[in-house]
Amino acid sequence: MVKKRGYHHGNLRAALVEAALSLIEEKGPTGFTLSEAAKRAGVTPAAVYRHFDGREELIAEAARQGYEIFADLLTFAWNKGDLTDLARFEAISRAYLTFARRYPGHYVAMFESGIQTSRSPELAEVAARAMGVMERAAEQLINHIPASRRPPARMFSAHIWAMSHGVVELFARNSPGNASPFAPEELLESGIGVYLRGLGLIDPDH
Amino acid sequence: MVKKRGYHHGNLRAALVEAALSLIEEKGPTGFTLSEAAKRAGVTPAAVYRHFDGREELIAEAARQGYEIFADLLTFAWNKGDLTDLARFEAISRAYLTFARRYPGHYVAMFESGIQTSRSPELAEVAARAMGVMERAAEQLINHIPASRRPPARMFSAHIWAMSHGVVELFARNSPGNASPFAPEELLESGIGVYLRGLGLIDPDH
DNA sequence: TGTACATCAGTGAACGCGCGTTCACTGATGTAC
DNA sequence: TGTACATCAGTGAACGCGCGTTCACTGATGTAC
Repeated sequence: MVKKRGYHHGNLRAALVEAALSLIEEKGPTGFTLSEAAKRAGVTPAAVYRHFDGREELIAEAARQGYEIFADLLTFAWNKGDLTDLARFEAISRAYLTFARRYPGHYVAMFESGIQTSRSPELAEVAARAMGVMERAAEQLINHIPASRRPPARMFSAHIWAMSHGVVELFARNSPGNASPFAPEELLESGIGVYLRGLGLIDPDH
Repeated sequence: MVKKRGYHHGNLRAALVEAALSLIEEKGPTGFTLSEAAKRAGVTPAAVYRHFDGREELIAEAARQGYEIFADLLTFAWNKGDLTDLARFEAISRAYLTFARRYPGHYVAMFESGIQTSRSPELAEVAARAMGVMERAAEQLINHIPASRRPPARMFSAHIWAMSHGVVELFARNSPGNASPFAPEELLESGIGVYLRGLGLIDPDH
């Protein structure tokens, strides 16, 4: 279904998603309304129903696109250059924060809007794809640890995800932690560094 | 219906906060409305204005009480028994998750409702008190590390906070990560364990 | 003690507002012939 | 080619709803004497 320019609005569906994203970014998931998104796209609220079943589906589409971009960014970081497994893993961690910073509307739609990834097969699938990249990176890196003291790969990636998400939520926004004297990037990189040292993946003398 | 019959309702202020908390817990910060909270307390919406300036102030009070309980729980964990600094620190980490689990309404009001701790001096003060407990615990524990390779205490506590918050948000709720095969407690304890090992605070052979 | 009065927590009606959603319609665009 | 018609994206009015907030009021409780 390729949309052609010049038919009435031309590309309303995309314009609505964009308007929704900028609204979510500015006012949080609570501040988003279908009517306001329609207004920003220069269109009547009723027009939205030509492209989406309603308010929720518009947010879900924003989240879906977010997971897609997210998965692509992580994959790109993972495939980049001729690096060690460790360096590639660290590139992925950095990509996480980069994504949250560059696509704040998507990030909020994905993680703070209350939409469930299980609400549609497409959403579940693309979310699983993104998680899959992180888990594969974790699995590959973890093989450098002797099997006897190696944690499950999914646990490893859950730890990294939790710390990354925590840093984004607490220190990269107007949250209780925003008084911290450390930049989010610094915080995340050092935190993951300590963690990887704890697993024996980084030389303790570094 | 065992209602305290004091002066009219008797204890409306507390009843409103309780109603707000249960609403936030059930429907998220978005689902909370002043009218519905009043209804649950068995009272007209207008009655709310005898006790609060409006909707926002009611949420702020819920958050304030949350920080108070939070600070008390952390302090209690910190003062408990005759433990090593390490064991006390781990008790505090566990208390974090316990708080999030036992007081989900408070937790959401504090961290997901969008209220700023800077909105009132009382709120800022009690939030600072809670953070202070965590930072003091971090400072004390970190003194076991040789000064040359010791990270700043506030960075240390920020890392722990971020991982704790991340685990709560991603794995202790209906979030994208809820498909994880690990219990939040297990995830947090193991994650912090690895991290502390990375700092040399736990013997690597353990 | 009883009575008169003051206090003030909660009522009930009303408000203006923006929300999501519906519906019959319009008119620009695409297409068959 | 031009024309007639079908398609369908977006309009504009309307809806019922619940929201937060205001206001004059009521009537139970507290208190002074």
